[in-house]
Amino acid sequence: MPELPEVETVKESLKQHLIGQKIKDLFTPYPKIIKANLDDFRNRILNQTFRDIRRYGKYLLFILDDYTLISHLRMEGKYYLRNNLADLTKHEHVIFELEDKLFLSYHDVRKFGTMELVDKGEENSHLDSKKLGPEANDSNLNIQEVYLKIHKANRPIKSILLDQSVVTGLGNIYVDESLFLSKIHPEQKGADLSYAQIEDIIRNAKVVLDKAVSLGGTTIRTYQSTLGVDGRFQNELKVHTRAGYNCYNCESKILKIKVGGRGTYFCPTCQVRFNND
DNA sequence: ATCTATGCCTGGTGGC
DNA sequence: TGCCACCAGGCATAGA
Repeated sequence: MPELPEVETVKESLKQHLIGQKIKDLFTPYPKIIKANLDDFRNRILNQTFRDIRRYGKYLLFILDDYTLISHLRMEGKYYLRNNLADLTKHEHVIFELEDKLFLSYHDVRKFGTMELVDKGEENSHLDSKKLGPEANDSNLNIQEVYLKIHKANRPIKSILLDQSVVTGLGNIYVDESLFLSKIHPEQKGADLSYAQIEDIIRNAKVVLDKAVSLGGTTIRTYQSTLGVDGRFQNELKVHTRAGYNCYNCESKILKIKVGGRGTYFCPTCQVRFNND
């Protein structure tokens, strides 16, 4: 599932091809991806040119002349560039016709992804309305603020880190990896954690995210970045997807449990739950 | 105010 | 082989 490193990878590869391209037409075989009135969306986006592509957390921001297209890939959304409409496959739901027989196509088997169009300059306030926290790999992240949010919460640290209003950019893969590096049990309550432990978790989250970005993200299950390029971080995973295999730090076998409804991998020896009563 | 449950979706998998 | 129940899960929303 695309998390911060995967979305960053998509952004960078799309930038190579889209900047300066004008949207000549729009096809929507499955319009529910677009979270607004379709006619209005279409009327506004036609003849707009891609000027820049940015990212905040897991959101992609396509900066056009007068609008910003905000795209979330959710579970398995991906963008393809095609040279022929005849090449389209079953799950391509929104297709932008560009110039020179080039098409930008949004592919999403589960149809969970979303697109919204806002006036240019409104993207920040639009994202503000989603109450997103700071990016988990932001070197200027205010640790004190994050500490206060985590320390007052009486839910598992795994659930807190998946909550994008605390920090944004982490998903199921990188939360598991960050907690392993921090030697914290995923079910440990936020309120149990000290300032130093939370600082350590945030530091490790940045280490994991930065390395994943540098390797083009993680390819497991169905994720591939644009143009069918695989990421390489899956070779670096310490716990995620490794249920039943030996921990790299000790002899224990990695376990898989459910935390807050999410499949969660951890080492029962390295990540011991502590009692803080 | 916090936290949990549900719905959105389809392909893959395992049981029979 | 075919059928079917179940699972994967980010986020918005409803409910406790």
